[in-house]
Amino acid sequence: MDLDDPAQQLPAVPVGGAKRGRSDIPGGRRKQRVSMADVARLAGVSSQTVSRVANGYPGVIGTTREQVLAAMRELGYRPNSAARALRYGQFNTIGVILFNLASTGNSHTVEAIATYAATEGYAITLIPIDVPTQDNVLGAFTRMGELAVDAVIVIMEIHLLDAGTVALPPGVHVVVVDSDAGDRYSVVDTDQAEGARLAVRHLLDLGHRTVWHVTGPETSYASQRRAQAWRLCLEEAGRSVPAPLHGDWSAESGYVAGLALADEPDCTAVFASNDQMALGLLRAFHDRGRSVPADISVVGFDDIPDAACFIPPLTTVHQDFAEVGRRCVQGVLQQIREGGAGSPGTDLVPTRLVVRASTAPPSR
Amino acid sequence: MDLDDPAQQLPAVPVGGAKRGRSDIPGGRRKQRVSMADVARLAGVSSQTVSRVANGYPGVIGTTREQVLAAMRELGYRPNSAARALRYGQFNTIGVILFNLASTGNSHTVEAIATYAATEGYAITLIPIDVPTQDNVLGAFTRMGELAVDAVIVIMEIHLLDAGTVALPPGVHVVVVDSDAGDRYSVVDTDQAEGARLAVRHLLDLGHRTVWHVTGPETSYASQRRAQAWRLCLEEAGRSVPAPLHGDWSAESGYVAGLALADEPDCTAVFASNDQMALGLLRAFHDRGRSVPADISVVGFDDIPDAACFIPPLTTVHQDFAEVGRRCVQGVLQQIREGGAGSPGTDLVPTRLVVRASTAPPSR
DNA sequence: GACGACCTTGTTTACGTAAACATTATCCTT
DNA sequence: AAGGATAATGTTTACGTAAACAAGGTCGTC
Repeated sequence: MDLDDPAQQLPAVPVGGAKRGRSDIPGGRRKQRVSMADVARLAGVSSQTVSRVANGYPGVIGTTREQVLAAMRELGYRPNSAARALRYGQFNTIGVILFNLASTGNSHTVEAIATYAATEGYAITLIPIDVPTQDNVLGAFTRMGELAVDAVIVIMEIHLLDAGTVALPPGVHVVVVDSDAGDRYSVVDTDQAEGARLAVRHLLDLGHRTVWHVTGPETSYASQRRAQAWRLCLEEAGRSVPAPLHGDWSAESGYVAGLALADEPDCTAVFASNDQMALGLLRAFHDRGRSVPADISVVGFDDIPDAACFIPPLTTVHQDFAEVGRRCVQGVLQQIREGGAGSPGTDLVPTRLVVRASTAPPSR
Repeated sequence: MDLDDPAQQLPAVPVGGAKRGRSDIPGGRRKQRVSMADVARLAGVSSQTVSRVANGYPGVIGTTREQVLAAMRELGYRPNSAARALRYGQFNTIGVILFNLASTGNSHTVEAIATYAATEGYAITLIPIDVPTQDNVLGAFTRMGELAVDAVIVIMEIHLLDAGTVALPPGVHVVVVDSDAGDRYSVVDTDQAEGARLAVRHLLDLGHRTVWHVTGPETSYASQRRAQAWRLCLEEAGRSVPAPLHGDWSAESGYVAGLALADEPDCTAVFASNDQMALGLLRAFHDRGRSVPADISVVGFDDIPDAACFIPPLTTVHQDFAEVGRRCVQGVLQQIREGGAGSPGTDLVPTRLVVRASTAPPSR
């Protein structure tokens, strides 16, 4: 209790000056964080005892514990996680690097990650990359390295990573989503190929001679995988493979593709690489007077909630974003707990086909 | 900070064997962290000199600086933000509490917040609340208090907060989005009332006798404001006010509302409280053979990217989510820098009407 | 040539927490 | 009742960083 060391005298005027312009605002001296030492002083115990109470250790007698708790309440004590992190060397925080939060899939995945991480006692730190240049990606990793995170989940078109010049800092636990870097990192992803196969097979089974395809942006690994599976599936069935049309995920690009497809007399079935582009297709076909599904069948990918209210309601491939998020968190937590890097490999989350009203047998 | 940050050059580290290497210390914890002391030892200087180099302070002679930088590179030094935070008393992190990340508006807002915060050197820590009970909200604030965040942005239906039992911990810088707590907190929000007025006036100006309305969930403040403004606008124009229909933001609920409205012979114009529900309306009217906009005009709210590809393309109220996010960050940063609590008040971000093809003069 | 101004680098210290170790109080056993 | 085991609490220290202060060195000026 003889805390008459110089530290005790600081509360009066905390080194007025320096750069940070805080300090004596009449309204609040609250910027002074309450530390364990403050609680200890009020409770008449050592700060170590406060620590024990705070962490629920046994070996603190009831009366003492009560005093400490009372002092905590009175002062409004909150543990300082910076000090805690410094002490323990970990932060209970997972960093998430991603390119585009506003996209349907990513926001769902992030939400699932955040929710599941929360149940495990981890918080999420978000670092967005506005433009996916190598510099920006590198900068994000640098920031993550400096930031207090125990692990990193990367959600993005990962070609940049694969280029080799951009590597994750060694010693950082990492799980990657939407990537083919499975040979080097632990990867979690929707089973894009299976999903695309489901879509194509569904259309072929309905009797369509072949299936046209509208891709996502070339830089997208997911788009590539879907396109690849589409092609393979057609080839396996011995069907002709029409030249794919290229979109950029937006409904607008789907509309443009749709206008082109509407002029193809042979085209009776289209598989769009996501639901937004499928929406564009529907509008284009509507504008050109081609009826869906009577004249042309359309299948999307993602199963966004709106898809059920498209005109007509869209047949699409359902992605389980929540499961992807969960497995990401599980993956990094396992790495953290085991202390090693994640074993490379790809963990595929299954998809399922949701049949609605945009598909039907061809009319001839 | 410095663009010539040595840390950026380190990725050349051989990753090859890293993954097998686990922790080479048997049973020991991974503690690989390179500290300033390590760098100092290698460079043959004091750790303070390393600190000066790392922070770009002047007063370090060229040769010494070079030695230090070389040592940093060799060891792969990264500053430890926990220690930094402990030292400075701040983390350069903004906490974001939100209820539903996957909703269109929120994900855009969060992305804008994260992006803008990044340019200011702040990272974002996300705490989602899966079910908005008072307990969960309180828990989130507690977690935030323990996490070392410098400020908090709250994005949610904020009625719970207003209930009084849930209050933000005093002394935390906070900005609230989508709330009417402007008398107590600093609030940033889209100008819901103006947006709704734009929508209603547009329809009245086209010649519609009155405008029907599909609301969002009752718990949503934004929905309430839009409904309120809709009602007021009609009353001011001396028009009759039809009973509003209640949705829950989902396209499905809009569809249900649309089926009901399709049977109202007087109904020639509908204002939906968001674009998703407007989509549901479009489908319902299509299913019932009521042509949009010939028979019924529809206006939405949000201007999601897909709205331009609805059938027909949707007239809607554009929200500037990026601006909302920017002002949130500006608000908390100002509080952090000035050290005070934010001045209560509401900062409204303007909207604008985007006229597309879902509105037209009434046919009779 | 001596003194001081200035420039560069080193040393001490504090930030808040908690493990490791040290000390005192308490109770049980023989 | 002495001895020792055990329980309760206190003291020291380290975590990584950087401000404050101290010390050594260089140079210019008179």
